[in-house]
Amino acid sequence: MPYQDEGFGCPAEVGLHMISGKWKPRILYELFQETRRFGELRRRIPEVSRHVLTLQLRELEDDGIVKRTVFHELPPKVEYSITEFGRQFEAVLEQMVILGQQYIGSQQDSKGK
Amino acid sequence: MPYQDEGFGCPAEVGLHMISGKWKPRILYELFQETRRFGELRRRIPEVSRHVLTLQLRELEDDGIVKRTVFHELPPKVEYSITEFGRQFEAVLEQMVILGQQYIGSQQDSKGK
DNA sequence: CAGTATCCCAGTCGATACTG
DNA sequence: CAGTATCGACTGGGATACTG
Repeated sequence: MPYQDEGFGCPAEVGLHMISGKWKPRILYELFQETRRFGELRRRIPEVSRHVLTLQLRELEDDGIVKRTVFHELPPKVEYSITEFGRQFEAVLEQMVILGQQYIGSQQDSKGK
Repeated sequence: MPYQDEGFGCPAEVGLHMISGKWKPRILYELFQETRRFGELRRRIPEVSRHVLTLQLRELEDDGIVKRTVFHELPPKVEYSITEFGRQFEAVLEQMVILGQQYIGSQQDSKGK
């Protein structure tokens, strides 16, 4: 009887959807450590373009996972931090890292024969 | 220093990728309960087409999460079961359900004003 | 019963250029 | 510094029809 919310087939999808974005896990990894400025994120994740980084951050913000703080100074300064809600994703993502590494390990075993 | 495996920005993506598919959480929810035949899955998840169900099951199989057993009878019979590796995703997905429901709850609160 | 083969569309992501 | 605007490529998934 759960498993029927809006356009989603099951509630797990809702949670999954919030962190599904090519750079979201990587961004969250940074923000779990500490609050970062936009430019810092760019330097730490050089592979992502400004455009896409902005998009992913906006989605995370809209979903209540990340908080965006604008300082009206010159030059402009914007800080991104993890919210209390967002912090709850830390454990799941860590578990995902473990499962991902197990998978990678098993792939390499079967290759090395 | 982890965070640099193959085409993935971070190892969590590898784990995430394995269960990212529109119907995978829903399929896994079924298989966590017990082994199911293809037709059973179709009846229990009527929204997904045969085509896509097949695709998602194949991907889960390729990633070692699901085991496919073919019985060479007439009429044909195919059973899908969760592997030991796949079983490890149960806890994370349950956590995702909780987070998804929290999100849904908070959205409805802010709507109801 | 349990698939495969085709075709197509919508959403993501990347590259590039411009701006308060 | 931290964005926005625009365009184009790729891909995951849906609809439909056919098959061992």
